[in-house]
Amino acid sequence: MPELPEVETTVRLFRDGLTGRRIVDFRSLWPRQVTPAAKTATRELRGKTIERVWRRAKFIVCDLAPRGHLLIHLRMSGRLEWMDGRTSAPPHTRAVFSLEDNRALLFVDARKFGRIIVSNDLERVTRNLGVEPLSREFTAARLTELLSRRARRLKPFLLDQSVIAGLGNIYTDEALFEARLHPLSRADRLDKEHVSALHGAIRSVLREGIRRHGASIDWIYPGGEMQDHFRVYGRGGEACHACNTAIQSTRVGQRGTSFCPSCQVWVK
DNA sequence: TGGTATGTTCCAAA
DNA sequence: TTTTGGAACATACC
Repeated sequence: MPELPEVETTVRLFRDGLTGRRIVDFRSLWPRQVTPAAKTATRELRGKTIERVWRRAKFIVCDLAPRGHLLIHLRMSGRLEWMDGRTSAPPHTRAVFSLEDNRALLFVDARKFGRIIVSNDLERVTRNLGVEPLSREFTAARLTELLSRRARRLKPFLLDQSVIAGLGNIYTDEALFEARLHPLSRADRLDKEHVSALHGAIRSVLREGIRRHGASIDWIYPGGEMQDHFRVYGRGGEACHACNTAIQSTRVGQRGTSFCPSCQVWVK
């Protein structure tokens, strides 16, 4: 369940239960997901108190006291779950954070792509991430500057976390439809109106995702209603809500891509 | 059985 | 140097 709105939803769901709690133990059941080595991570986490839970791009960030940070990236199939004395760990549980109140936070991840990072240098971990699309710094002027520097196609441009941090395959396709821009359009050829539309579309689509508690497109993530409001994602062959043309489904940069060939302008 | 999946990284080639 | 394509990571669903 992992793009900006799903991660933000997760943060909001778990923030109250985690803030102010002390970590008494950490165990990884698939150590390759943990940086540094699980043994070191356990030593670093034990006894630390979670002071604040927030989001940076698609990372869940826990500020630790007296020092350090715990970052969790859900990648393709990760999710968090609570476990108390009465429940047992579900299938695909990959890590257990035991808390002082006899509760445990579980990291569940069928595909094992997720990452758990413990670090005293947050800046080093997040240094390559681009602008937060819902922050005040992400203005149309800033987007213009980012776009003008590169001769890339819009779809891979928007998916690049070092440019704008948080969009994934779903919200990229949705934003491009909202902006009426074809995914193969050249980034550096957009005019002012295009950029303005794209800027507004990115923000509105992400906000809608958060408002609807994210999207649930398969068995992995139960919550969320965004999937009932997709305009193009996963709707290949179905009618465009705006013009009735069949939504086209193709591949761009190894990613499934859906768009309306009639509504979305191909800027070459 | 094979194709596909909300992500990221590394490498080779253009 | 920039951009793109392919493979890899690993598992489950249809």
